[in-house]
Amino acid sequence: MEDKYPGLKLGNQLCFPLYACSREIVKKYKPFLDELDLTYTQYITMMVLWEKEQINVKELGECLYLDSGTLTPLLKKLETKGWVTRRRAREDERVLIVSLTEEGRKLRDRAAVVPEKMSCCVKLSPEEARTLYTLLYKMLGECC
Amino acid sequence: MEDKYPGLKLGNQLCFPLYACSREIVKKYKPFLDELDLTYTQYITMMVLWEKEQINVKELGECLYLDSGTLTPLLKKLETKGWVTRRRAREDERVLIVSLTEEGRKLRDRAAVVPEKMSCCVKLSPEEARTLYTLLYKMLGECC
DNA sequence: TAAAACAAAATTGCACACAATGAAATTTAC
DNA sequence: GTAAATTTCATTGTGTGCAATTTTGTTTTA
Repeated sequence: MEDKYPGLKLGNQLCFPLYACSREIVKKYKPFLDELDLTYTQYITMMVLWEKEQINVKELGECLYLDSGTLTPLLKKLETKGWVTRRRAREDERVLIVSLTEEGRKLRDRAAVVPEKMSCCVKLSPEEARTLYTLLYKMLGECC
Repeated sequence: MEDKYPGLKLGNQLCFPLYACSREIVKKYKPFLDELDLTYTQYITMMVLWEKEQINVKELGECLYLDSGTLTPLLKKLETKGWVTRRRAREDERVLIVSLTEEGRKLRDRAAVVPEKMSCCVKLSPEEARTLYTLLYKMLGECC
């Protein structure tokens, strides 16, 4: 009776610790990101822009595994804060190009401490972290 | 210039693939859970109840890493669907006890196929899956 | 070349998550 | 014995996520 459906036990799920862990880590980021007036999703969006300077919504969505339903309002907020600009591509008016502003670039310097601060809260060895990283990207690449 | 802050590159983050992977897998569940009229969060809640038959909100929140702000409306929905009942504990009126109904128990039989169906979409070897599972619980336990 | 097909964002609606606050019951400290 | 602190759940407000649809623009095709 107890184990009629072992696959339905929370402790036998791979997805559940993934889901819980993801949320717990994002929560850990909050105090550091609050200081920058960024949410986690806004943070990873800025991360893409710090690397690429400008990108369109479609490509950004592919980078972050997010769609326009999430990105459109988020990018408007980042625009309001003055960190990005949004404009249509001249050669194809359907495409919206998001660009980093000078203010957005400055934010990067302030954000530089976040990864260090976070690193002390991940208690895995460098090797374990690398293994985890590899397995996650394997799942992300092959299954999703 | 390019690598002024390597810690701020998306590709150097451990959190990002965790976050993306979690959402992608939950998305994979959707078609199967739709057939049961369950969301993913409702599904893991029912999973706890299928194991324990009854539990109070506080303990449920500890199991799932969720708080009452998420659970209260979710449990009301599960009650509306007829799968759980909600009542206060007589010995301590602050405590709300959630119990599985007969209908909720029946749902378990229909849900039994979900883990099988999902397993074909995780492309990790059993050993890799076990490693991932262990590392995730290590993070969840020690860091969060 | 006009209509149909396609593509990219935006919009809408629903369901979380979660911080912050509130309300009610219980426990603790004096 | 009661005021203060604590505990438990509910409520509120903000910000995602995402499916489905709409709008606008571009490309293809008959």
